[in-house]
Amino acid sequence: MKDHRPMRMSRYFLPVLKETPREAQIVSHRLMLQAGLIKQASAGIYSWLPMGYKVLRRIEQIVHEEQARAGHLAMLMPTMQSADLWRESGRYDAYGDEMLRVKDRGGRDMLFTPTAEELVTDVFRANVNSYKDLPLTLYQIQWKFRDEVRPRFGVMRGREFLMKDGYNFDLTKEDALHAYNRHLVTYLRTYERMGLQAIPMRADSGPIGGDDTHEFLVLAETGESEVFYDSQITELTFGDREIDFDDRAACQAVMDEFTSRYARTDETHDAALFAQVPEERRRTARGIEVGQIFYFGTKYSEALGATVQTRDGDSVPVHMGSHGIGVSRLLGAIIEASHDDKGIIWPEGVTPFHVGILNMRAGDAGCDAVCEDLYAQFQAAGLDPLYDDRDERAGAKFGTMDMIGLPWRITVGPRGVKNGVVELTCRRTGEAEDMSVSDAVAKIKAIYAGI
RNA sequence: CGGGGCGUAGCGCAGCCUGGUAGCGCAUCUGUUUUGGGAACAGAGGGUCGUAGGUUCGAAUCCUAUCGCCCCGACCA
Repeated sequence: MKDHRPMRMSRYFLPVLKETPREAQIVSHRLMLQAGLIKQASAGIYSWLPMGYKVLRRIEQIVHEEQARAGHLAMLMPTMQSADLWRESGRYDAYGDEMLRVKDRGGRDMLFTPTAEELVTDVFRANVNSYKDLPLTLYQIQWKFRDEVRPRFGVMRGREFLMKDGYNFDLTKEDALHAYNRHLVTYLRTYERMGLQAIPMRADSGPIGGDDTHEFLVLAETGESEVFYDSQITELTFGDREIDFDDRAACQAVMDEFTSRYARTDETHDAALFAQVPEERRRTARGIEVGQIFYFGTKYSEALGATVQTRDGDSVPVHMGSHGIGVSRLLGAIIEASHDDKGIIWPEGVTPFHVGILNMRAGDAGCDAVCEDLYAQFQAAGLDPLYDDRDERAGAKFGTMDMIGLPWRITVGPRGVKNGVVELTCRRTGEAEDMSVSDAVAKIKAIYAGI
């Protein structure tokens, strides 16, 4: 988080709303508006205000780090595409009104990217001709647009959304299924680092096409999908295990482990199969989809002529899959899964600031000095504090800090300063403890050392 | 895309039925007093009432059109 610098709230732009915005129906949307993370620009389209943008970048960073770990290569493709490639794949007419179509000044058909199979396949076919260049996985994190009939739930179902979309190119189906497994592993790690439990569930392939596909769902009461699962699945965690992404058996083992229990959405639910799960382990709940992986074989490589030469000199279409993570949607999902009646509770992995420093008496020489000291020490430790130095009432400051949901808060008041202590409070549990400045700094450093 | 609702100050709302030159709370600015869970008092600024037509002596209010946003459903990452 080297791009982050400590910040004084008096100089920050944090338009916290005291009243509930009228349009927000679900808790994550309401809290994102109230905490000053986003501002609606148009139906399903949002501006990301400084603190919301910070969380968005943090989520992107985690996605990038986990993709890099698996050897997947980041790139960036355009938001505006020519219709030509989509005519070549046959999807221009198939896609429907969700695709935003426009004409440029020359009358040429253009579209705002809803997904990039065609673009990435075009990059591939122009540059890769030999089996020796495989396997290859390219991905991007880019804004997409789908002209939803009825956008709602804030960033959970916007029209414009930030998405990680990755594409694997492999010589054989077996190779491509290894890529599929590899993605499952990276996704499990990614979500866990964000403080989420996302369960892979067998899914429908929809307009992308293909047979093998899993969706990743975060359990939340406000989820859009009804889900059915074996309670054993929620006991699985990825943890610190080291995975060699070139080890097919290891990746397959993770796939088997995380998909062997019954876990399906209402789209693919099979009541007869579900009935075989012991009754005490059957669960019905709601979930938010935060990612999906597909293997679709040669659908696009055949249509677009993405072929490679084999060792025998044959020309064969490559086996492909695509893999998505709803980056902007994840903010909503995280908040749905982590909040209380006072506001957001950010997991340490994605929090916009590591710790809040709350000066109870701005202007008091003793309090100011202790706050400045904390601020400097966190900065020196590479941590990113938010210092509430405003001349506000205590209640207003506590209210703001609770609303924006920083996981740790240090309260500095005249009473404590006199006794040489500050108060460290955990946002999630509300537990508070008085301790010296150096102990508070050490404790925060220790908490973030493992994240 | 079917059904419904709403556009009045930065935010949340009243006023509209029964036309008469716009109001409340919060927020903002000034001052004083306050100060460990969203302070009190005094004062101040801020709105061509979504837009365009029409009716009328006069329209936030009535009529027509149009744009935008929201909700339910169908659809979907």
